[in-house]
Amino acid sequence: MHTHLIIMADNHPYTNMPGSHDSSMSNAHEMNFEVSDFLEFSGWIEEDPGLYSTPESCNPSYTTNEVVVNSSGISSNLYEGTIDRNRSVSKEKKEIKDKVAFKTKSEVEVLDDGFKWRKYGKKKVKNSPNPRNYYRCSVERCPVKKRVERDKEDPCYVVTTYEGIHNHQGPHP
DNA sequence: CGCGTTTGACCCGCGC
DNA sequence: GCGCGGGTCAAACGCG
Repeated sequence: MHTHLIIMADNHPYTNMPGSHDSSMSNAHEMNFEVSDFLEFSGWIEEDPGLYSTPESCNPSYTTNEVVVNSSGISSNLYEGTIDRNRSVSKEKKEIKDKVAFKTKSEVEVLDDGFKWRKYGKKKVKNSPNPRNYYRCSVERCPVKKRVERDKEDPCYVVTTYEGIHNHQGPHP
């Protein structure tokens, strides 16, 4: 079960975006993705949240009608380091990238996005009554993580944030 | 038994 | 240094 999404994310400055000019921008604005499609999507488009309230009725269990990702909510750099046995993180961090969040109107928090996830943590978020859940892709050595939390001031929305790129296709090794 | 979840402890960075 | 917030670990537990 998938739902259509209109995804806009920024993480890279405008200048780095694929086709940072009007034509491709507007095209991008009209693109629809399946969740799993998006996970493989490597381009980034700056967005104006106001533009994407596109009620899109999908299957009854959930519908996605808005995507919210912006520079204020998400930091633009993601780093990965190696962790040794003592839990200390090596100094040489290298930049990976791809971090995207989107908001989904949904009763269920974990949408089936085509990958298998294993939960590894849960935290209370300050100023929010709702906890945040942390998931990792089940595939061995796949670095992808996601976190899911219910929107603090609109509990019918769920905010999902993905980070990293799958080093494999689909849920199976 | 194998794999996923739960949950408190732990780590780390940051601001004071 | 200390406390806080966010992120992760891992032992215990649950379930097919």
